[in-house]
Amino acid sequence: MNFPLPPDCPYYLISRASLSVTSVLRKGLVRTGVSNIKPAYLGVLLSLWSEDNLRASELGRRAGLEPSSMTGLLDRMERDRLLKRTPDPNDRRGSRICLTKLGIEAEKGSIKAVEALLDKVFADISKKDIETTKNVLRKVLANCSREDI
Amino acid sequence: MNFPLPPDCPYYLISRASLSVTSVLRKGLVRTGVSNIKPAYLGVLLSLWSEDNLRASELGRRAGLEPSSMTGLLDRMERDRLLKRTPDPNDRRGSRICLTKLGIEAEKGSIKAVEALLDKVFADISKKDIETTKNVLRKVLANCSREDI
DNA sequence: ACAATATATTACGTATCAGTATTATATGTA
DNA sequence: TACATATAATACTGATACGTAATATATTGT
Repeated sequence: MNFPLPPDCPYYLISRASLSVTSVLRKGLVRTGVSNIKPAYLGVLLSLWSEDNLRASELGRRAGLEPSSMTGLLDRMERDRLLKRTPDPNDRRGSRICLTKLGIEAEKGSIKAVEALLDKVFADISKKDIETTKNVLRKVLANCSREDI
Repeated sequence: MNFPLPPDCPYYLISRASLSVTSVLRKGLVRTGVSNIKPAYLGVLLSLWSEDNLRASELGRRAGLEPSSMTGLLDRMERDRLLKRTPDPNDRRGSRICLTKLGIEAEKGSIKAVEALLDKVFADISKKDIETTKNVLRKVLANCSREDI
């Protein structure tokens, strides 16, 4: 693969798309009045909405974040009153992450808002091309996880 | 679009792919001995290798970065001796960004290293699917830039 | 029971990028 | 020329996420 100038480079496109979509979500959530939910919170919230009371490390696995990244993220989410850490009686090494009432209620408004925003972000793109893109990105992630890279 | 759990969500895949590929590039460059070039530098370096002596704002446009993001980036690249700011005689508000000898020489090793790494990252993916993905991401970027989003 | 090992969490530093405000300089117009 | 507006660059702050290392607790093998 020859090394194309930025706008044709797949790495450039992936990084810019990530930043741009994040920016759209951040602004869109604020505009909808869901100002206490940042895009980075969504992975954790989605996991907790389907299953509460998980460990930080398990949440990190599901959201694709390193354990060391979880500390600050959970700090910010706890600061924003979306969840709280409670001691795990069975394993005193760690704690359990529980949604607060605010965190539970956040599901209603934010899912609709995020769905609407993602609809706009992926507007005028065929289902087939979106599926192809998802499969390519999954393969990229798998390639990046290979030992011999 | 219903809101899928992270591994099926296109936004999740885009953000994870961006972080993973960046990580592969960062580690790969260090492993190849190109330790003074960070992935974030590549957009600026690619522009300067094809045309030196640009303004910070013009470099930002070509690399897709906000002016405010350029300050810190150029600071780090100047600290790493890849470029230097020189006063613009025609416009004393700004400066011109010039590659140092080190920055010019960096082209040789790093382009080969990055090409090899991106080959691994996109291994076993058909040209056609990569083209589809690039077009989808271009459309996503265009959608994100719309006024009415 | 004790030592070795494994795991969970946190602390700290660094990199990256956006948003806002500020300052300095250019440029256009009355 | 004087003033208003536009532009370039930076400072500062905050958000996000990684890597390394330290610490605390569990688990396992002997």
